[in-house]
Amino acid sequence: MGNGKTGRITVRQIAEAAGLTIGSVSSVLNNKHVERRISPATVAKVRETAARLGYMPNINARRLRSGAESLNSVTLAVITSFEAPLTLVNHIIKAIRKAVDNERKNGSPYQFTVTIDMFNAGDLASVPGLLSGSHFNAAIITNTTPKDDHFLQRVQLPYPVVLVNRSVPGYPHVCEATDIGSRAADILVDHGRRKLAVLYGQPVTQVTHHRINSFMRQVYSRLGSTVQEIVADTLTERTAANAMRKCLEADAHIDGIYAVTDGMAIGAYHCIKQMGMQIPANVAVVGSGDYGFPALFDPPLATAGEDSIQRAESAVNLLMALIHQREIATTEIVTESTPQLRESLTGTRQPWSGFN
Amino acid sequence: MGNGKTGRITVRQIAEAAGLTIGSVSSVLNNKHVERRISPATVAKVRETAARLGYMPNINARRLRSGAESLNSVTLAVITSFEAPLTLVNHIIKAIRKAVDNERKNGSPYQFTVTIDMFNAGDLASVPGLLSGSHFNAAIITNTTPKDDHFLQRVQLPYPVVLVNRSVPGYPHVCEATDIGSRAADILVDHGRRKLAVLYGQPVTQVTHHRINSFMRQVYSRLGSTVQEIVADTLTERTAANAMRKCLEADAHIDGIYAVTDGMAIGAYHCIKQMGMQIPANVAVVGSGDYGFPALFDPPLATAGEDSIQRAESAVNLLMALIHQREIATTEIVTESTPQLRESLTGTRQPWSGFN
DNA sequence: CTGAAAGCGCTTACAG
DNA sequence: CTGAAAGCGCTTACAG
Repeated sequence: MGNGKTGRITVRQIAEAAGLTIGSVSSVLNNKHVERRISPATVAKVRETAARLGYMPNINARRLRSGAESLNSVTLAVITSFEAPLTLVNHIIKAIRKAVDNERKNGSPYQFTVTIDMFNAGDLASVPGLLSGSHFNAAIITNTTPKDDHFLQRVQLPYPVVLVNRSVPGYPHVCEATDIGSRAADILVDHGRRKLAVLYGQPVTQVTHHRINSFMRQVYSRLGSTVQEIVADTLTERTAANAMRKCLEADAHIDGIYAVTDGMAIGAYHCIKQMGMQIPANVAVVGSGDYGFPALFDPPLATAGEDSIQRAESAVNLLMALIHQREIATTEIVTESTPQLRESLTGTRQPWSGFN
Repeated sequence: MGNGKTGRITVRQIAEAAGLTIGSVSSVLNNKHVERRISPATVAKVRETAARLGYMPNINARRLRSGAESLNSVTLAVITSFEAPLTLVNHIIKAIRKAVDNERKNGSPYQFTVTIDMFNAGDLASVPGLLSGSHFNAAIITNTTPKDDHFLQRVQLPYPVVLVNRSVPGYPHVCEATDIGSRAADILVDHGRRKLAVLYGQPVTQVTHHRINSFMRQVYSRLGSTVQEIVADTLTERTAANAMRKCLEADAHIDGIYAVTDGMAIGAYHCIKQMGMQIPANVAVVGSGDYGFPALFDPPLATAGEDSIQRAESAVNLLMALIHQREIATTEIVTESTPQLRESLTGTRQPWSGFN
């Protein structure tokens, strides 16, 4: 079986095996046998042969052939590293869905298809169709590692691309401010914390690098002291909790922590509570608000600023503008946000503040 | 501009507008102008014309033409309601990624593409290609409403499909046990709770219906008493918190709650704490463990059983088996799980129990 | 350096 | 009831 090249069965091979023409085969396969008045015997033979040979239609050929629909079709890819939490990706998918609904309401001629491509951290280059543009018409790329960023810088992608929370020369992008970390430092210091630590996981991405650095710089500038670095092996909550525990067991004097991602913050919360300490009485915790959902935390997590949802929407809007070749004020967007002083820092309960 | 049917520009139209052949246009558009030794003037003209006309390549045609790759390509769709939390979808996507990696390692000839299709609750029928099979080769469908389930029952989809947590005659599916709710009832009653409530959101899906019903039946069977129903307007955490508040303000005697989804449980936690009550001292909470991530909760959430990840993996494995026409023991899988007695029920702290 | 042509796999009029 | 043929948009040998 097979066509000699890949083993994939085609309608032509079914037709040959069944002693029919491809037109009849196709009609049966599309359940058009009634209107085409195909004989029951032929229908049965086609179905049996297709099943026996393990026929799987070529979607690209089908869509190409189905005229108008095919012409309208635009494929958007969301490309993310497999290791990263899917929270940000969820925001992007929801933002796409929203934008696509808008397009339809405004009479856009396009029919959008959304695909998800995940790559192993550092292996962005392996995403099918990335260089050739043969798999999608436009892409949002996020959660890349420095190696991936470097790869992007060397190549040029032949379709509209928007990076989220990554800045690479030549690519439109939507990023948070690079001094988010310094705001975390400010609010911790302003609330009387003096022995500060930063909790982050590996690998350190571009955005976490900025968070960490601006935090450390600002702490030094405000207090003249250095920051203890607590480094988790991976980006998971579990390793964050483990790293925290090791640190707190060795040095109980830390009174304020900046957890550079909300995943890290969950680990920190878990560990601090398990060790019988109080947030913020013993240790204040400030996060980055990247999950966009403070109600997950008890006490509600103070953040250096929350803009994940806004960032996702900006990125999608920018991509749509690029696709439609609309006038664009800037292709380098920085989302703004202000620190959220919640109970994990202030100790003051704010009723019903957990939902945004 | 346009081809007169949909307005979509093709290489042919670029060629006409630029006074060239489509071969030259295609070569430039694919950055093959160096090896094809196209003159710089032609390159510039093609690029200018393509940009001016707003050319967007037809991905289906591209993939079809790119021979071998196209032949191998299999498109998997994850189809979910827009309203549902994306947590379960995340598990499915991760499970697909895992399965696809395995396929590759085992020398599968297929190259998989994953698409996400979201529909408004009740409007599954509007998913492009759902009936014709023109958009994907196989699908996992989840988070459907009863209306969607009814629609599925009336039609027949011409490709392999696996439903997750929905049972519709004629479709392979992977579901949790239908008596999960009774286990929640058992552990609450076993821990001395007598005034029980169930918290759920709308719309009530097939699986939540079973959770609610088996909970209420079992409570009646164990205690002879009825269950107070707390109904949130939607499936969001916020409306869950609001519904909880209204209920607790009216009747402070409830001492045990079954939150049928983890989203509902987050809302319940938030409300209970905001009202100054203790979990479980005043109110015990039991969830369904559908987020698959108890570390999100403080105190750790007791559940009637956790199997979201396992369910996602079973569903993907079943779909892969259907695609490959492997021998299948059963197409109706029920995932098993046992209740997790955590602090939100027992009040007993179990160190480092939050991560699974 | 460029043009004319074949053909990817499929569906659908159309002719019998 | 069935067969032969056109053609979706694209890429890529091939001939000049």
